[in-house]
Amino acid sequence: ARKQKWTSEEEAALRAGIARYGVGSWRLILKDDDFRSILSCRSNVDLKDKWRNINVFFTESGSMDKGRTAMKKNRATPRRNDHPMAKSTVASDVDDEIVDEQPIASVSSELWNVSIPKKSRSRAKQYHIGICQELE
Amino acid sequence: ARKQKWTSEEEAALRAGIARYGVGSWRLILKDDDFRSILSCRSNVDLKDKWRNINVFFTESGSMDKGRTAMKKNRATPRRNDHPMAKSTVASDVDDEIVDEQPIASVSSELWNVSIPKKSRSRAKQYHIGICQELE
DNA sequence: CGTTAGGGTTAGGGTTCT
DNA sequence: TAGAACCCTAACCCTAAC
Repeated sequence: ARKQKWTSEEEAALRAGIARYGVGSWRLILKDDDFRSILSCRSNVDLKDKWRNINVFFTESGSMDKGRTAMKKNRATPRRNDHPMAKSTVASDVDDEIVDEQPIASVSSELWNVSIPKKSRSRAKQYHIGICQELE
Repeated sequence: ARKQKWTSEEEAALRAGIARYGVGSWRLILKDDDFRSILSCRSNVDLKDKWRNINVFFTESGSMDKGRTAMKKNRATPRRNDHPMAKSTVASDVDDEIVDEQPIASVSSELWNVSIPKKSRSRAKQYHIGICQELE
């Protein structure tokens, strides 16, 4: 079979990797020695896709359209925050509000303690000029 | 929105800017009064990237087999980029579709079609790190 | 120090398979 | 049918070189 189902070890590694590096740092997770071997069969895109599948929630809530002919994507409200579960290894819980999808930052385990590299986008990109003044 | 899709107005402005200043003068395009407002959300790097994406055509390797599954893939679908935002009153400076006039310079119309991509951007899986290697 | 060119990565829509 | 796994690629990031 070409569809390789995710094992629980792989999923655990993915969650741990996200705890360490944050959501979206798929490549970093793959490079980590603690996860590389477990996830050796997975690409960064696979990680992203799996995380998306894990976090399939709401998005439709009941009766959306149910059109039986078209496979059009509905313009459902795209939630992009929160993490339903993902508390497997987290000690302290952080307030999830709408803080984007930033990860569990405070992991107790020393093993999973790394400065979250993301969220530093505010660094003045010298080559970036557009401030997007009139965007809504 | 995290990934901000280019509107047709933005793309038209980019094309017009290239017609005026040439390929590679991204910063100049952004400074031009005719494009500055339309492209206010874009950086010079964004312009460069968009131009690269526009000019992605060959690079075809014919090996779209991948093993099994005969994908169909609707290529070259002339999609109408009618995005909710941007529309109407913005296109006073540039043409809405393919710009067909060259205000200055003697830029030939060939600019509108191709731009000689020096290096074919490999459509290979740049994102795949290792094909399930039994490391160790 | 600002910009550009080009390789690399991510986000999100689509498609296929179960 | 729905959902999981996988594909495609525009959009975005990193950074060496200019």
